[in-house]
Amino acid sequence: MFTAVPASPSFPELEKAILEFWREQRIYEQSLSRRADAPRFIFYEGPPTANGLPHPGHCLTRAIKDLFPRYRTMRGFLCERKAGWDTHGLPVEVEVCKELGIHSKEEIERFGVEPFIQKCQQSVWRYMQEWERLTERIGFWLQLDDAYVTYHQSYVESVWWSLKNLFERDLLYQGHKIVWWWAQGGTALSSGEVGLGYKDVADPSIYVRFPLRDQPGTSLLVWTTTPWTLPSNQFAAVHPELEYSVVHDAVSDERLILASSLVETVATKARRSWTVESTMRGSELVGQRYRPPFDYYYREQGEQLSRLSDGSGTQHIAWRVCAADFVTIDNGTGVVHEAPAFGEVDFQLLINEQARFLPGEGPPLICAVAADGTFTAEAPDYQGHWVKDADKEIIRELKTRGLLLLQDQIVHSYPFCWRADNDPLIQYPRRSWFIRTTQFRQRMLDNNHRVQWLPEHIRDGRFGNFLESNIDWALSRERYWGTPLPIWVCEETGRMEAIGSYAELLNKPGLRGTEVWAEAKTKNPALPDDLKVHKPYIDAVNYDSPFAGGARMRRVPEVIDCWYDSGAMPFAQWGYPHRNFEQFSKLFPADFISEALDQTRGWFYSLMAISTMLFGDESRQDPASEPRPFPHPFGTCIVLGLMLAEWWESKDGRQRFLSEDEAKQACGEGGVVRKVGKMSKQLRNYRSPNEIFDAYGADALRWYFFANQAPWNSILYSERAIRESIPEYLLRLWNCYSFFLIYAAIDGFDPAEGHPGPIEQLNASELAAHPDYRPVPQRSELDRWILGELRRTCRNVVRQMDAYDNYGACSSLHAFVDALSNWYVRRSRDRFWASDKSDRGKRDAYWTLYECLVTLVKLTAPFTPFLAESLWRNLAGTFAGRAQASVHLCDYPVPDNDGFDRLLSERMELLRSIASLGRSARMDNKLKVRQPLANVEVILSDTQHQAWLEAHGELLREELNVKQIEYTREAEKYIQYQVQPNFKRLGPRIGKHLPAVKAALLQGDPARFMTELQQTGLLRLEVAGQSIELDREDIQVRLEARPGWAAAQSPGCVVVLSTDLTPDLIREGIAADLIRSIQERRKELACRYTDRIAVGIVGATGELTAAIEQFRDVICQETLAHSLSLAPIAGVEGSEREIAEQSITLFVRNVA
RNA sequence: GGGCGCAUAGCUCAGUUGGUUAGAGCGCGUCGCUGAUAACGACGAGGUCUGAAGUUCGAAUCUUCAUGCGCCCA
Repeated sequence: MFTAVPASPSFPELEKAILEFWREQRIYEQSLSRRADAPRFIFYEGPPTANGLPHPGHCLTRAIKDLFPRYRTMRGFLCERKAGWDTHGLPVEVEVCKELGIHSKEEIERFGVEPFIQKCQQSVWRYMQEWERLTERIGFWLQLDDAYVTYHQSYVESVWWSLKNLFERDLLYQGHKIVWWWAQGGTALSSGEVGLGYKDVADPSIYVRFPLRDQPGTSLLVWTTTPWTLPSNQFAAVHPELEYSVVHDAVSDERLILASSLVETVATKARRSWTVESTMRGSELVGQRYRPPFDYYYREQGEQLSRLSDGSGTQHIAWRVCAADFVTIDNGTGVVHEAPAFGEVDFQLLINEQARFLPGEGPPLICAVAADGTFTAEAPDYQGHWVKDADKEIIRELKTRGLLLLQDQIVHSYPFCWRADNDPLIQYPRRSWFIRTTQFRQRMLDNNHRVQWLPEHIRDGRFGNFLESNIDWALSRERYWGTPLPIWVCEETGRMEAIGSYAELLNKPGLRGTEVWAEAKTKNPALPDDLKVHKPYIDAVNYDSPFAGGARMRRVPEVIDCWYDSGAMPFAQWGYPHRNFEQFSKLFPADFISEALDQTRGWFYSLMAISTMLFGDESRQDPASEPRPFPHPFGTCIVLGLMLAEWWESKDGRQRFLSEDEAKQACGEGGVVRKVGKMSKQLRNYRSPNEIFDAYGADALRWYFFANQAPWNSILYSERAIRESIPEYLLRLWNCYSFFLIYAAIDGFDPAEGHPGPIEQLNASELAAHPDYRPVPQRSELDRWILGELRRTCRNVVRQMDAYDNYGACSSLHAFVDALSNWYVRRSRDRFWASDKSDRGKRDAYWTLYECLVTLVKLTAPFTPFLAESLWRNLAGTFAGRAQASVHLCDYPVPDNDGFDRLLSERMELLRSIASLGRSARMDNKLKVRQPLANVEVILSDTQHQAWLEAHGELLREELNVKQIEYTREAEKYIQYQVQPNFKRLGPRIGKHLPAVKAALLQGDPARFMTELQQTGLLRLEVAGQSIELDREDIQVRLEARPGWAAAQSPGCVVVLSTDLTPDLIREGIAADLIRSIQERRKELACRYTDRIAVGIVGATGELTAAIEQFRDVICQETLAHSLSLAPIAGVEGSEREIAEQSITLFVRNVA
């Protein structure tokens, strides 16, 4: 038998019990072992960092990452889900620094790199428990106890292997990278950190003359806000497509060159009046040589000619005009001063210039500034001066030398160090290691082209564009807590080699330095062994150089970008190729990954770049990096939208609330403003996921995520909307279930009793073995219909989920629950309530509803795993061990094309719409549904289903509470027709004559059209001198009720009510009213469903008395009354009621 | 500044290859139903489909431009 359940359950409570059940029975493990030999569905977990608290956005990623693996497992695939943790990187160091109260690298070194990285290692697990709790609580089945961890030795060694592979293919090189540099702290800042420190400041804005070498008296006019970069000037840049002017200044008798569109602005600012002498395109200026403001480098290199790489001759290496697309006319002069050392695009310009010359002969990078932000001896006039302080001196010097046209100030936002907000950042070149990803640009594009991106536009849009504009990956970081770059340099020759594993290192000749780790471990045996491949221990390890006798090989100091770590996870999670060679081959590439949009240039890129370089090079023979067919390392990627917070503020913005009610209580109705925006830890504008779980449960949250929008749209983390998924879906499903249980208990329906078995999945063919289970074709229309809808839902959901369309699948499920609840159950109530337990129709109804429920539970299991499990355990539990213990061990319902009767589905839909119109007509005429009516007329524009409707009138009669339904053909009395063209059909055929046809049809006599059509099957129209023939399909007939009838209409159907009430009908209505009143009283008295009662009525007169007498049997039957008298019942409290405009006293006694 | 995306009812969102009364849920209002009841049904109000121009017999849908917002990158 089934267990009784409460009408309104606490979902959070129920979920906790399910979690317990899953843990105890190891359901996840069982779900895998069931599929041990099945084909794989491969999922990769993008590693989160456990050193920050999980927030609502992570709930979304974790929910989506659970949904598809769960679904595929039920569909018969083996889907293992190995967890992973991203543990390296600057954020970890920053956390530790905060804890220690220090900032700079200097302070870290003073504190000691060794204790520092030990602290980092401990810090990465700070919020591990919260993450594990969230993961479990939201129902994300993930193999947490076998997680990959990016700082583990085996992981680091995999990364080393891959870097060695790249190094040996000459894909790793050293170069310069322009970084945002905190000179005082001696460190580069990540873009995130730079973003934290923007301030509005006033900087100098100066216009400087760069005199042309070959045109005395003419200068380029250059604008800059960083005078201190002028000593390091190397080029001037113009936009090749822009127009430039040569202007003459009559006062100074000089000529200046600047962008034409800026002449007026600059002249006004400088209070000069200029006349334009000639104009030219920027491209015509390219190659002109000029004299830079400072000659520190120009002295030596100004006349240097070098050979061009295209063999076309020689050119001066610097101090000439170059073309650059990044030049704009938004401000300045359209001529840009280039000091490549101090800007990323400027540096790129230098790289491009270098490439124009033969290797080694191009312009070198010049930089007159030291890493501490002061000038070097190369600019002796300013040596030792802090660059920003030197601005004034430089401006003075320019003025003295007559190079300064105009000095001004500009207020703009400029980044400062977020840890020392008086220290401005500067852009500065640092030696850095790069990966030649640009060599693989086309391969990555090919690879990308094969990936199924959801949404699709990511492929050619955001991600594709990013690949198109690929630049070499700046890999190294001058930090402490990260995977050490495994390159050892010969101290004598500078030659290098890469090391692929710790063992390889240990085998090197003349090895020294491992004792540093050994001693640390002796001193503190608790140190994790993984630390030995980290700084500073690894730095101490050195060995004999193979390149120079007596020299040592020492490691470079850098660690690597932690994005490389995460992108290496497809192989590094297995320690490949040092370990698990087979495992990797089986589990590469992934079928499915998912993260949010912000990972496009993060994880998605690092995965694809590394995979393409290692496993996408068809010239490779190496068995460990054998080329694989694209796409890899992932086939499908769902790119999730960002999650936004919703909160309320008082009008003055001072008070902040997380719910509208709270806000209104505190500030009054009108004093509240709704806000939608980014989630912010500082604003605390969102509720913690735990509060949501406790209040509404994980299924409510999951359903909200899956069912409310396509996953790539940005999603609002709205408490109200999450709460609403309960009544919208969860509770409706629960209601169908609890309805079934109530009646099954009353009638003792138990599918397990007498079932001969075997039974495991509770699917139709297994249930059919029960002798009481009738073949579906023998059951009633309603049963056949809902089972048809069920089959259709299975088919749709499977089709949608195979296409990763969770949103569509949820709509299908929602529609089915609606059909089940609002039509099948409602229209079957009488059958369930029937007193004859062996009634065939009643038994069929049980079997039908039971089958619907168990199938629906399986369908919804990946979406709402807790609710599904709870229902399954009860519905299948009656088979006591014969059926699967968990719904998640079941097979997903198979699409069955035969079981769906399209015609029946269409007809039922029409019937439901007629019912709906009938109710609507009743409402308009204030005729309560309880009042029976004599008859309704139904007029259909399309009569093809009419015969069927006539034959199945019972449902409609009940639903509308009428005695008779008539389908009228000659309906002119009630309605008029409107004939319109079928636009979709006629459009392609008659094109621009359509408006004329439409007019002709609307103006003509619809009745005549209908007759003509019925007689000849065709309709002839004269339009624009042409004869046009229309058949039945070419037109649409609309119906309209004539005024004066109690009618409701849709375009194809009109329902007209008979409003005449006979005394019989009125008395029947009164009886129905009385029944409802007695039922209400039963409920107040807490009668059980089957309790018998005695009823007494006092105060009834006239029609009411007549109604009671006439319908005495019906009343007793419906209310389970064994007696009904017109007198009070002794010892029972009377209850005042209003029936048929009479006040009566109702006495009800439970006599069970 | 560049790239990508989004803009439809008070709110959250659907809207198939362009087809002529633009939908759903919630909220609001009115009414109903009442042994599934924290459920359910009906009706109503609420839309210049961000704006402009174009293509077309026909545009929420296609094109161009503009505006606003978001993300990423500068």
